[in-house]
Amino acid sequence: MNKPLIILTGPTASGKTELSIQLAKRIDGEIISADSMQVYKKMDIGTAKITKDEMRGVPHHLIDIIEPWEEFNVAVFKKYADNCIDDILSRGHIPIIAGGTGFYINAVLYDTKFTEHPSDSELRKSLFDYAKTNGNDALYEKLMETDPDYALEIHPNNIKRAVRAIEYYTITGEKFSEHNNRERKKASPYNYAYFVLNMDRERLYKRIEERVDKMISQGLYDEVKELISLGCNKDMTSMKGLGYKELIDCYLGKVSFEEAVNTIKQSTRHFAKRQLTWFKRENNIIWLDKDKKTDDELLRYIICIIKEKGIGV
RNA sequence: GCCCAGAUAGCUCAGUUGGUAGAGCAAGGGACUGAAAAUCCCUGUGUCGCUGGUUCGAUUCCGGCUCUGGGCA
Repeated sequence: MNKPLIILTGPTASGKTELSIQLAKRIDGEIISADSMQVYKKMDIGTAKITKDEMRGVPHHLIDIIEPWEEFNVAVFKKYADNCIDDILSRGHIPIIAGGTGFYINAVLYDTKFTEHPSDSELRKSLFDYAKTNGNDALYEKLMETDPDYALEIHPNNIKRAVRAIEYYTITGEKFSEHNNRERKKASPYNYAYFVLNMDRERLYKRIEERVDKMISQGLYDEVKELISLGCNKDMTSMKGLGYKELIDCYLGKVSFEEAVNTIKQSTRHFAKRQLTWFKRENNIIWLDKDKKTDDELLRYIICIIKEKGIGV
């Protein structure tokens, strides 16, 4: 029998945190956060991190696990998450993945195998420089020579992907496209139910704007200034988070406070859209329509489905 | 009240020497396997303010009207 796993996600500001708590309480679950920003300590307001009180006794994992200046990525997440799942199951509880980073969810759900090789930052830098001085097309040509299959999959302007593919080949000797094809074919080792919250777009956007305003009134700018005083800067992955990068620009005098706030709202809307695109493409998604059902009704629906699937009964 | 400048895509504006129009942003769609809150791609029909006139033909020229700026009283 495959291991049970519940996934509860949705675009930012769709209300997944609250619903995940209710679900965990009902089925004796523990929550694994799949959120690329909530992993960082000291970043509470801007990531809408759940508070101790809000957890209401439900164990949460992979929140506040590293410092903002430390490196983090999918491969690290995957390793931690796997351990968490085993722990939770050994305690006789049900693992619930909650969080909006589809890429992370995918890695766990399909048990993506990441190589042990760490990334080569020097190689990356030299490849980026190469693109900068010779043009994106020149880098693309390089990729065409090492891995034409992958080159055809991406756009020549997507230098981040091109760099990664060349790096992968250089480090492992295997083509990136081969790795991807192998991993994509895999079926999930879990007996899972994958729920995605959604609601009317306009309503979602309104909630996003309200949430950004709330973050500002809660002191997001002070949080950002504190991070800056600790040495955080825009090159760090953590500081690429929504709300952080814009307010750093404001701090540096590049934009006004008002402009920064508007940009945060805007970028968050774009982000929500990208999240939805990701989920739409996923297989076996069970959509939860917040326009048509109350949280109580959704909860009953979720429980009905996981019983049907034999998860946690 | 008079003078001047505007009125074109959701917004800011460009343009048509008269043959019914196009950029940026917004918005929508998509990709994604070690930065993913990242990165990248695709998508532009709108009574060209209203109304007369000139013209084969007006959003474009002319008149009137309405509205919005700015100036003078």
